[in-house]
Amino acid sequence: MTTIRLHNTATRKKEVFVPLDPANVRMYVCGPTVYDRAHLGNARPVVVFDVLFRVLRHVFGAEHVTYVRNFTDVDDKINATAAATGRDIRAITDETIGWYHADMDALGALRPSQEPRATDYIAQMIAMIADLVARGHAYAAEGHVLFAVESYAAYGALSGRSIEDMIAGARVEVAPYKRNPMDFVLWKPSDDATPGWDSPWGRGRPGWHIECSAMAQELLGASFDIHGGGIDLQFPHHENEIAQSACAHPEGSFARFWLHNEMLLVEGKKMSKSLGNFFTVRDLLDQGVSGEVIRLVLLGTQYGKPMDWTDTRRAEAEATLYRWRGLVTGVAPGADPDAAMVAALADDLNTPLAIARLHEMAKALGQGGGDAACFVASARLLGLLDPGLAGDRVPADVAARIDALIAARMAARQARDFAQADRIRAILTAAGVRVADSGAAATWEPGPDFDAARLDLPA
RNA sequence: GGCGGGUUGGCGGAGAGGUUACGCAGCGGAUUGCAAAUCCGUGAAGACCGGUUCGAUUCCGGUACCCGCCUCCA
Repeated sequence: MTTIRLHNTATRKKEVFVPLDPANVRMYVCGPTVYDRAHLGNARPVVVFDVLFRVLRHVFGAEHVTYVRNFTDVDDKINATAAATGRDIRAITDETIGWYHADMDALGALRPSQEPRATDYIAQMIAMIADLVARGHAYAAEGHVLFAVESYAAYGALSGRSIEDMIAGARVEVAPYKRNPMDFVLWKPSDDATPGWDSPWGRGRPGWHIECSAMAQELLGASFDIHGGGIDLQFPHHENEIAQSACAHPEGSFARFWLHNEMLLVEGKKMSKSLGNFFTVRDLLDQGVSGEVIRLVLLGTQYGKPMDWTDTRRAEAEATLYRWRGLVTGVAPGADPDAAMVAALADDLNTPLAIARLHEMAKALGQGGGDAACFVASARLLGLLDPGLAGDRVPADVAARIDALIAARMAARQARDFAQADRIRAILTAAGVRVADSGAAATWEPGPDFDAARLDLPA
């Protein structure tokens, strides 16, 4: 069996991954707060952990892996959006979840095994909070319930900082009812205009971190294998999750492996909501950048390193996929992916090395050798060269018109009327259609700047 | 200030204490009505200063610079 090694943030080391139960490998990844379109930075963990999901399925069997990714549909940002627009909260979150699915599907990400919504687990959150209070790890104060960080000796272990260090940073919310400035909210009161649920502490709503602890416990148990997310969640989100879960379920180990992807940069700066330097996955798709291209670019950097999105890389990925698809038209995937590529992925998801291996295989194919079926199977393990990702960006009637122009041009070429052939090419090129001659045949595909409207220019 | 990550050829980006990464771009060639694609060949690196070693880009220490977290964030 393939040996998987993963860099565990909790130990800061690369460790051999041995699941608690090989018949049920369990992974939890923090999903989106659903109040807006996913930006490209949000897409990185989705694609990264999708690859891990695929690798785990490959190694342990598809039916032996459970992947949970939550939707946070209770949050003050959502409340703010609702208040600002007058729209119903459920309508906002339902719509946003629909967008999220559509956009992540376009990136070729498999749907997780389960996608729980926080609002369906309020009862479990309240139960966990009550349990933490009973165990002396949390206390109620002025309608709030707070987690007492000093009650958990290992607090700060994940992010490598002590409570004293954190307080020295001193940018925590000052609240008189906190016993320690680092204590964080498990439950907070809601006024009449704010969504709330009845609880032993009055009508209120959960704090940010408790949902993941409650849902992971409910769906994966007190001990599971992998917890993933962006490195910016390491503190405080994951630190707090650990504190809650470890104290509520001391019998369990919570997540054994913590995996964190580094940030996505734009012009060298982190893409983030607060900086406002973000664009959405939908923006790119609407510009004609296929989800598969986005995916290949995202996988071009190992997940543990920051990656810069650039237009150059987008163009390179486009050219690469064009060539690869041309090599394997009509080829069905073989039974097994390339061993060297699997080894690269098993070594802490070294996707750049895996892609390099694909390049080598493609080169062999271009030279007339190689194993096309194995190449396709290998690419599929990365979620690439999937028929569903090819993208039909050209409506059938437009495609028919292009086909007619291609045929007319072919006729002109065969009549050696090259002036006419070039005129037709110019029309197609102007509309962003790439035309490629190969002997007696010609193929075409929409380029990134494809615009059907310009096909109507006079010949 | 505390904690963490990084610095590889023109660009992107890996592995390995000693032997070609890989891709893009460039250059030379093949092919081509034109163009694209494709194929062949090819130059180019390891921030800086020390140390360990027969030998370091790879290990250790220091310096500089960059980035992230400590506040909603993937």
